[in-house]
Amino acid sequence: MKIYNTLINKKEEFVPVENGKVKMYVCGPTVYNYFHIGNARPLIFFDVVKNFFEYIGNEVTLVRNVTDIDDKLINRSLEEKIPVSEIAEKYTKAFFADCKALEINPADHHPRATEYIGEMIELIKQLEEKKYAYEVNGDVYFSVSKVEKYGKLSGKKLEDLQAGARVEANKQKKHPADFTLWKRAKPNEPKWTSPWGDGRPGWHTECVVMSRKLLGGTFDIHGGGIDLIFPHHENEIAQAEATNNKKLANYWMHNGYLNIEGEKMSKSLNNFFTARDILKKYNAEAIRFFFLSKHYRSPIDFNENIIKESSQAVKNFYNTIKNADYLTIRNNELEYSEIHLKHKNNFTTAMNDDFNTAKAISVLFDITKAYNKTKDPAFIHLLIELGNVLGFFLDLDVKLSNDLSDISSELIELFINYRNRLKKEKNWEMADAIRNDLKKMGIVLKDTPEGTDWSIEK
RNA sequence: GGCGACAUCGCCAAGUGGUAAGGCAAAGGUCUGCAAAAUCUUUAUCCCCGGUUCGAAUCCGGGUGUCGCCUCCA
Repeated sequence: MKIYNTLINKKEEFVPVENGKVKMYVCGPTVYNYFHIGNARPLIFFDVVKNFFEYIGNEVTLVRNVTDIDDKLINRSLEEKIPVSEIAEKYTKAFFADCKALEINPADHHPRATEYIGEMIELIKQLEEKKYAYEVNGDVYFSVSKVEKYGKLSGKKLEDLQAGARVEANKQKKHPADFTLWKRAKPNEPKWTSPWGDGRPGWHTECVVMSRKLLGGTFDIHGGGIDLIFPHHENEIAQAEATNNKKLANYWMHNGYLNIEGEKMSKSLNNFFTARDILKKYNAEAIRFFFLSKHYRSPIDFNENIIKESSQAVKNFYNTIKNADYLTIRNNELEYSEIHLKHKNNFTTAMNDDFNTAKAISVLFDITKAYNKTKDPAFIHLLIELGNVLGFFLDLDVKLSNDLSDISSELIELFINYRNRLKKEKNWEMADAIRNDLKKMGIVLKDTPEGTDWSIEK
């Protein structure tokens, strides 16, 4: 298995710290708003990473933190005029609800920053003792100049950072790139007591503390969006290595950005979409297909057209699964023969190469085609098995059953019976009218040699 | 100013030295009252110029274009 490691900017063979176990930490949401469609990318991608590691026989521990104290929450609290703790509660709930709607598996741990304040203070104290941190008027900063290789993840040099056009005008700092470890509380802001006075921890400290606590000194994979490389992950490394002289993580994986019709998503451009907005129009699998059809490190462009195409592609998988009558063949004992194993191997080979999900999906299409040609149900089993690894075709019991009350089902059957009589009388006009009207309600009829099938489509 | 990524059919996209996967869309055939589904068939020499090589979309150099990071951000 090869993984592209941001630390060395190339692919390398993945070797876990402990054989058969994979420990990963992915930076989760700051709960100050509903998360947007761009945030969905790392959620979906690392969901697949975890699935695949498990599929090939590893025990995986995934940590996805929740940042529930931060300037952004404080600002939001002022806007919505409710306490910070309620903002956090509201959007944490929304986060989990939206993840569920997107069919993203929960992580193994969802630590919240506010539950680890004590440990963060301990870490900052350690940094202070080792002279990596200094306090000015109740604020504590990390001194980046003390770190020999500061910038090794992002490939930045301190000189270059200083030469940058936009330098923070904070005269308290010894170096412009020094970052906040502890921030003094202003009146009415949430606060915790510390050796430096009342305040709150800086964002970069929480991930170090929580990953260390839940995953140990050096864990396998640290993931997140490409924009977190600098300064967030760089600063995590600086703190972690300053305190225990161990690598924080061996592999750093970063997903590319999502753009909206070629432009960065932002509220000012009025092209800001929350995941829940998109979910109103398109289903979770269409969104998942959209993301996974492109390599995770590349930037991806979101627009109405492309999500429709994804939606259609997923629908075509379901056509095959429905035609195969999956729910009745699912428990059949079937063995894979050479041809099935060849497809399976193509799939794992693609995934083993730095999670080439686009290629893996193409294997799913190959299998679909093979089924349609041969009607061999083992292909359907394989399709579902591999699809599940990518997070497709989950909860088929629900998705494949026509979820209506019995009476409604009977009514539809009634319409179908009348329509069949009209068809016998060759009254095509009326027969088509019934089909069209039902379609408008989302009920789709399909005439087959065995009779008329119907299904609910969104 | 510094650092980096990307440019493949109408759209999306895989491919990292051996002669262009796949999806969506489109067109035509089979099937069908029609439609849907399925199935068969058709559609590119890889931004430009130069170089390395027996051989390059793939490596090197130079252009052009798009985007990102350097500030909170997935």
